[in-house]
Amino acid sequence: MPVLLHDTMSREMRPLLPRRPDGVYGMYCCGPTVYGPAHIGNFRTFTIQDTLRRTLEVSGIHVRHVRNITDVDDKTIRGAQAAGKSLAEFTKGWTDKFHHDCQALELLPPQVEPSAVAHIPQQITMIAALVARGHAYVAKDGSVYFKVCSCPDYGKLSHLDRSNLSTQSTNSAGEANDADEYERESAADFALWKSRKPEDGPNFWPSPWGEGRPGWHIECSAMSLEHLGATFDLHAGGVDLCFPHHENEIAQSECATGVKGFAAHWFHSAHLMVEGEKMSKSLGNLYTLDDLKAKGWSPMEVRWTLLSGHYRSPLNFTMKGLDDARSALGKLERGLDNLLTTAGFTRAEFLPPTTHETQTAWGRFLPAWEKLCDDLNVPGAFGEIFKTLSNPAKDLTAAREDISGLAKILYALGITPFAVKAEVAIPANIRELAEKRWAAKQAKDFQGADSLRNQITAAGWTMLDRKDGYDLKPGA
RNA sequence: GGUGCGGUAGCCAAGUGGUAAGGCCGGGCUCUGCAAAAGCCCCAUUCGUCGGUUCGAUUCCGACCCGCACCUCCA
Repeated sequence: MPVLLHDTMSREMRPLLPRRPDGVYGMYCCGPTVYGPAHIGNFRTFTIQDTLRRTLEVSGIHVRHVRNITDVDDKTIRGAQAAGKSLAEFTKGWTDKFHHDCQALELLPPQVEPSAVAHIPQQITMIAALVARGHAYVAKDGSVYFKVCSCPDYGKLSHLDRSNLSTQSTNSAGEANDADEYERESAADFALWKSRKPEDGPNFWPSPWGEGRPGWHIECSAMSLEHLGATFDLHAGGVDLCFPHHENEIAQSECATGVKGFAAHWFHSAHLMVEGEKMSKSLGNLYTLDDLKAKGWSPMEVRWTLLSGHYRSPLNFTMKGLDDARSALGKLERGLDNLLTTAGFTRAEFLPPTTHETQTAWGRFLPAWEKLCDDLNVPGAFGEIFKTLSNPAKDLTAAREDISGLAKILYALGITPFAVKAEVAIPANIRELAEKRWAAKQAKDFQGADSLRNQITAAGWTMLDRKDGYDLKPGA
């Protein structure tokens, strides 16, 4: 069953199938700018991209996933200087942090993770090609700009009106867009190479146009060409990148290589809201994974929450949503436990699928898989999973088929049940009260047991009795 | 103003030309010394508003209202 996905450029639902003869599906995702910790909005996009990649893999497609690291731009340079570190040292730290968070969120590592700094020669080569072909010009200060009017179909991705663009010299805030705007022939033109400025410090590279550094947009064009070729299957990013970043990438790449059809499919995911408001530093709602961990949420609960809405709709991220996710994950685990019992398996035997051959059983989870294949409908798939789980499997054989299907679905979603919960240290005094209460209960001293329960509750803990013992958890 | 997305129960959120998935919360019951957990059951005559097409529309068409995003910092 092919995976169907909405394409931004054609605005159509299209099947995702490898175009290359070797069957490899090339997927390029705009990665993070490593000047600080990524926030959950960034991770919504990366989690959705990861889910698409996993879904393609389960459908039997061999994916080559490329996600770049932007390690040179205004923010990284400024950050490095503020931290008193070299650019490389500064971005290495934040890249490591990003990888750590990705791992916690079960994001599969891309096959290739190119760095912009490591691809400066390729960027220079591409800029030189653009200059040679008349698509770029060198300004007096040694900066190089892309000549938007030289690209007749500029705007085809975002469907923007070109005449409107060329007259626009201020942004929505009414500010001039660039200090060097007078260097440009047209306000719509954008920088390919930025000439060296004093504030860049030691961060400049030689080029045929003098010392400087690459513009932001050219990075992705050069890296996708290097690792996927002049045309490839899918390009992904957040909606905000649609214009101008992706539009510029198309123009640069197609004009530099002379090959039309840069990316066959454009995949954009909607933004994340927090508690009903746009995320911003001033509102103080720019959560990182660490912020949420500190509030007691597990990365898996965060992943579930990030996936709980369709990728093309804005998602309102709330603490209530995390709470819902926790309950839902618990329900999933209980349902899976039932299935494993019927199948005669232990939890340890529930493993992610190592191969994703389409002929292996889906059991009753085929409808859930069909949802996922239909424009990556994750909420729909969640619904189907729970609907199926609410009915017991008929027998051992049926349960085993179900488990095969569910394992593949959960792999595609990147949901790992039975994750080890964070062990909360129980204070000795609480432990002591609990022991006393348990003893009192065994002795049928219910008055004493109730009194001890009250003390435990007052101390901020909850004692949960089982037949053969008890559990303690923080909170009322 | 331009472009795009969306308005479905208390909250989150799928979906369909034939009479509304699922999750959370809430309510009831069972179990339980109590409490919790768990299990079972219940929980939208209705899908922003108004028209149109139709035997039938939440689903198609039109208008309108409202919300959101992007329009050269942004996942």
